[in-house]
Amino acid sequence: MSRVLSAVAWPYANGPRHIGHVAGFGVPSDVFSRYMRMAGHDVLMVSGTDEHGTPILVTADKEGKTARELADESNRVIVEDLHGLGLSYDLFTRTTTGNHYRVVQEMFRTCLRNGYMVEQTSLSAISPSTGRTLPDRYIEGTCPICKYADARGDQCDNCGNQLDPTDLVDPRSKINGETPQFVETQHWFLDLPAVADALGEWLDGREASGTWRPNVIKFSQNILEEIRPRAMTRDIDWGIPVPGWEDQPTKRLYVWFDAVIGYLSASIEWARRLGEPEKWREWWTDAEAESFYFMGKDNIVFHSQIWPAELLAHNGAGSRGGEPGAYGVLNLPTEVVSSEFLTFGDAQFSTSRGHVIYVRDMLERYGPDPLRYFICAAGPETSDAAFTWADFVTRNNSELVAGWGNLVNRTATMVAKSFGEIPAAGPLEEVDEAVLATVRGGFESVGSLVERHRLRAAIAEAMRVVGEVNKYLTVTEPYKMKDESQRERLATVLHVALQCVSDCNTLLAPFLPHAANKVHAVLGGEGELFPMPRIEQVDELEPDSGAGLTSYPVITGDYSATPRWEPRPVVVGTPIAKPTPVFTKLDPSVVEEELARLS
RNA sequence: GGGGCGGUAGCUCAGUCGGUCAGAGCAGAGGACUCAUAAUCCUUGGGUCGUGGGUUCGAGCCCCACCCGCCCUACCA
Repeated sequence: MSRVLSAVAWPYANGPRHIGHVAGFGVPSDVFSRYMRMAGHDVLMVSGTDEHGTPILVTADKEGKTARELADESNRVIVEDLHGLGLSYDLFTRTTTGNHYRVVQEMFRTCLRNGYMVEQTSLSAISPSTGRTLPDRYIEGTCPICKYADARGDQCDNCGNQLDPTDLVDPRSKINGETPQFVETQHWFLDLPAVADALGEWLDGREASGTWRPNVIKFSQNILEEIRPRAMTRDIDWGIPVPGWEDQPTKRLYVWFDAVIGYLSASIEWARRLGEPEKWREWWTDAEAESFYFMGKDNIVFHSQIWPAELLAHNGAGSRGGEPGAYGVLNLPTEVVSSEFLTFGDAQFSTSRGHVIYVRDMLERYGPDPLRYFICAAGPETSDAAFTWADFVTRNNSELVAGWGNLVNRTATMVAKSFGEIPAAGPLEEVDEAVLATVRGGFESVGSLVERHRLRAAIAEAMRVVGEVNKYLTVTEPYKMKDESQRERLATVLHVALQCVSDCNTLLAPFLPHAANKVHAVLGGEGELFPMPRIEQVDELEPDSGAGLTSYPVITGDYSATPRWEPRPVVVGTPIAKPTPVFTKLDPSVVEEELARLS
């Protein structure tokens, strides 16, 4: 039994999330967390919505809302979507809470005191009308090299040369077309070179563990070579105030400085709401505790460089030395688990072009588990993977429905017809022992794959076991045992089959928790065997410290009753009624319907 | 431009230390069966493992070059 922190990437609150997002961080982290709880670990799974930064301001302006309003709306939608998917967060909160503000400011002060925050002046683009920092991404102009008219501030798409926004001829804001001003501005920079050696050591150690995906560790080591100080403040009026710069309300902490601290602040908030305000330390300052960070590949740099750098600076563990702050020596990530991208057909998801599938729509039309199944079985685990509606329907119909759902259905139907309850088994034959051993073996084989974040292989292995049980029924032919003289053998086979179905259901529960509870009911069980998260409206803990929240929805849950990752004997005599199908077969026409929605 | 990943049967992909590694699932074909959401079970198909070199007794797996696709390139979350 060990402490496991599941640190799940924070969805950005500038609109609803599409299925590519939850394929990257959501489903993989939940499968892992559910499994680890079943395996007996003490899991703390935290996340929340990331609500600061320029894009929210831009979107809010465009939609005629305040940033606060947009963040509130997006937060609610995202909370509902993630809850609908059954993601079992201990706490899913947000970055505009007073608790988060205070933790971030404490982190900043400690990094500053330890000497890892250095003040520098740099030339940066400002939007004259708002006074806000204009990120390079939002600046366009004519390329000074090839004269391409729509070069970006960071690079010319036409000639490929790297640019600085100040190089552009006739620069203009992509947001409103105005000409940006380039002004000298002061900011706090995180002295990344001062922690570079410590980062390198940490990464080498992680590489030696052999657990990280090769591309993640390589990429992380590569970006270490060109490490430079990085600004942690911005000229912006939406964000966390900079300690010591209270007299400069237009300067705030950079969104990424605060967002990654969310893992810590959410853990603290969870402990406070639990009434045991120090309990978070068990996951953060105990050297034995492990932490797993889940995200899409675009976030690797923030989790393998920026966040560990902040932790090292806070711990006083860089070349400038220092003392840990009030939180003590905080653990660096055990593993950065990054997914690649889920593409939609042969192109990336694109909200602006309408080339997108929202989580909400998916849940409404098909429910959570078919999507969870698809993501686990065919998701972007180690390379980009394509979602197509045709593939989705095929996976659902031929694997979920025909493979697993049908096994549940045929077994329960036979038991209901012949006995009406779970029969006692007579003497076991070799074929019975064999199938039971196969299913028992699944706990080891599936479990070790999930532990290594190999969900595609894990769910395939679970489905292979399901296939073995289907084969068992074909071989033993219980449906032919109509004579009274075969009654005992019939009872034995159906008992064994039911036991296998029950255990397969346990094997599949981390992947398909909703279905697992339905199957549990089909097998005569009551209530929710596999605990599900709930949405709860909570009061802001520190209304005076944050961004004006008074109450907000969180995802939380009590997962203490999670069943163990092991076979669980079925109870003889449990009534079994004729079942209704657990999974729904999809008509192939949904492919056409869905494609038609896009246009 | 720099860095990374990938290019294996019609489709989606496995292939850890180089030597039963040429595989799985789906689709297709044939057969069996009928308890089940026309589900299930069995059999089957042969793809010069992107291209061209090289190392080796032996290479999808190592090296070099090239072609193609994708991602990242840091104040875009």
